[in-house]
Amino acid sequence: MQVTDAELDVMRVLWANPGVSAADVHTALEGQKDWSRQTVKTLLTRLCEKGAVSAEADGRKFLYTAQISQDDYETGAAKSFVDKVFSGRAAPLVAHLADSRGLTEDDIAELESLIERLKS
Amino acid sequence: MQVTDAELDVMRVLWANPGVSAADVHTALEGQKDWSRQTVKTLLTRLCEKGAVSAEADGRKFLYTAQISQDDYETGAAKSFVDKVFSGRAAPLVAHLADSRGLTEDDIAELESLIERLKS
DNA sequence: ATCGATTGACTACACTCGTAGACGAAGGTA
DNA sequence: TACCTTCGTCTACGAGTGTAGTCAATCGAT
Repeated sequence: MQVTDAELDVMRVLWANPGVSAADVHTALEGQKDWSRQTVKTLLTRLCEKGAVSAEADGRKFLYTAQISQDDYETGAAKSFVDKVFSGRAAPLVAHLADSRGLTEDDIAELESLIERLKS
Repeated sequence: MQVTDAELDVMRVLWANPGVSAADVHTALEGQKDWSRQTVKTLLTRLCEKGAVSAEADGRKFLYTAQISQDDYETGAAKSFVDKVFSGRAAPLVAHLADSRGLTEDDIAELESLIERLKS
């Protein structure tokens, strides 16, 4: 049950605004994604088929809601990414992020307290 | 210039053994991937087309070598993953890994010393 | 010289993904 | 009532992916 890149953008809208119509999603993505109404609709339909989103009839339209929480999605994505690329080892991943200057001062501080917490 | 999942398995073999033939790659993946000889060959060809791998003629066969280092690949993959899913923020990613029990004692220790290093 | 094994080249095919058009029903408006 | 707008459904299409068959050349062994 893979959520693709384009679908992820739709999911983000649904996480931020549960129970919105296809048109709402389309509007929310304006300026960010130059997608037609149909493209958004197709992505929503596919997400429904995958079970990642549910649709509830509201008059003659549908209101869509994410069925997978952002948190669960992120956890799953992080896990499969680390499994795929780093054979499940997290430390090398962080090392790479550090190398590529992906870590700010704040990140480092955040990680530090996170590590503290993990040690207990 | 995307390296797909199946291609990544091939890359791993090439990173571990530079300058091997298609048959060698196929052998190396036995027991791990139930791929036909042709499948491996196709993946190698596609990787060559993408520039991720180079082929050097050796008699009537080719010896393949990765052109992208594992390190570079991992750095790039980590960066685009974090950008895609976590809007570039690394700390939440680590937090998720911790939550899903993806971190062993060793990982945590490793991260700790990594953080120490990063602070300076 | 012949024949089987090895290897590359070309081709294929179903499925996914990104993107979207066409068409029809329903609801509001003149 | 005759339209136009809105929204859903169905359909499509090219690129990419996973997986592999077929064919032909070559090389080593008989």
